[in-house]
Amino acid sequence: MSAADATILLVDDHSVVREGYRSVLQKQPGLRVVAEAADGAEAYRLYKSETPDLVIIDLSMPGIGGIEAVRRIRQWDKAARILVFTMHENAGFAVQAIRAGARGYVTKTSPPETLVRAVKDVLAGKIAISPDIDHELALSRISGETSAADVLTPREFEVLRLLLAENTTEEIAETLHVSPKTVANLHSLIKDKLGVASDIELVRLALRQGILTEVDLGEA
Amino acid sequence: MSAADATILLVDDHSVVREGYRSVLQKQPGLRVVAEAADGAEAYRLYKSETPDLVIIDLSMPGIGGIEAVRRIRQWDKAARILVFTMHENAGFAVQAIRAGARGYVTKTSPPETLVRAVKDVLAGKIAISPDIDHELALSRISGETSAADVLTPREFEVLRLLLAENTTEEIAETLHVSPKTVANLHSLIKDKLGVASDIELVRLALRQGILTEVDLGEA
DNA sequence: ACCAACACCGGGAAAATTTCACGACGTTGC
DNA sequence: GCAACGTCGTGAAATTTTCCCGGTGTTGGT
Repeated sequence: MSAADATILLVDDHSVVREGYRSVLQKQPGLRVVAEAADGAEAYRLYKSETPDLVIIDLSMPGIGGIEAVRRIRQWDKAARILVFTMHENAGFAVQAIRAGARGYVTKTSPPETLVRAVKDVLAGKIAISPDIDHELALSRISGETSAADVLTPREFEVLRLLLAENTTEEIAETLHVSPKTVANLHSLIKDKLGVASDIELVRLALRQGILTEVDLGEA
Repeated sequence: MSAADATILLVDDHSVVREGYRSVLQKQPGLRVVAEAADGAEAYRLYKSETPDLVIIDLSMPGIGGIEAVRRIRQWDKAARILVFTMHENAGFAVQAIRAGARGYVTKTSPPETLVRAVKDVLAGKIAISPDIDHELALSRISGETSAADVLTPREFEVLRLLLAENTTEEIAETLHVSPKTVANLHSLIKDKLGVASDIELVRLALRQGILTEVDLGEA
């Protein structure tokens, strides 16, 4: 490893998965994994102490999610290069991630070459999106349906995600370090923006748009 | 690698994740990954042709899911040793997987040692379950989830169905020829009986129990 | 540099709702 | 007969939702 190697921070709550990234990336010359984090808060801390050239981050993680972590890192360093690598094959998430400041969005079903390609593209200053998501985005452009991701701000989307994860207003306020009042206000605003009157409709809409998937549901 | 190595089939739809397993397992003497599959059907085919000593399989995959794959493999070979390795930290899935014939259930949040331990245990003929799921199982044993159809009176169940069909309190009152107040009272009582605090949890529970199915959701 | 637009945070107060306590009525089953 | 329960509803308190407001910080255009 030379001094000119690009440094990378890996963020994923599954340690064996991090091992996978590491294994794939280490085969590439010029790349060096310098740190790993298992959740968003830790990622933020490590970014500040290590200031790596690139962050590769998952979305669904305990505590603050990946989107929120992206937002915070970019707030701290506007030049941060962040590549989202996630299981969610969903245009909405991609839109939100890019809006929050990510420079790339690659799904975990992609072959390793796609990840490597995206890493290099992002390091070169380009925006990298995996082909399946490109396709999804094209489709949603065609159908013209206004999705949650389109009308919600990153913060609102994050609150929505936490609401769907069956947290209470107080727990969410705690997680995001804001007052419960703010969460309640956002909850109300979200419903307004999405044009639903009740929480029940809200969940149904989230299911239709793939923000909440059936596998997230909990015990059978 | 000696002829006495235990042979392993890896099944996961994320290639980079398979790379992670492989990397962790290859550090262990006596273990050899001989095949990889990206979905349930391929796993079944490969099992029949390779008859490995152990299968490590994910649950959420395209096509036939992991549970179904477990069932088929066990149907073909009653002695098959299958270890489920998944992101779902969920007692219900674990129960289903074990019932389908899996000999182990480990979550992806577990450290690599736990996976390695489980692999050895299953190869030794034991049943291996990661600590977090053990805990979940203990909890769910204590407070089993109340089945909606069980504890609700017919009238309450009917109101629940109408609530899920995204009707307002007033519309339901109209439909049932009762006062909106009664519907509101029942709504509250239903949540109480089912042990949920919010409407969001209510919908989730209904989905889990099949009262509301995803096909009811309306247009995409 | 300036301004407009917007995201974000939360207080205050009105409006709506949820929840609780309490009856009333009818049916069922012992 | 009567105890238990489902059903329906009222009133009042408790809580939540909603709306309106001001403040801050950032972004983008002129």
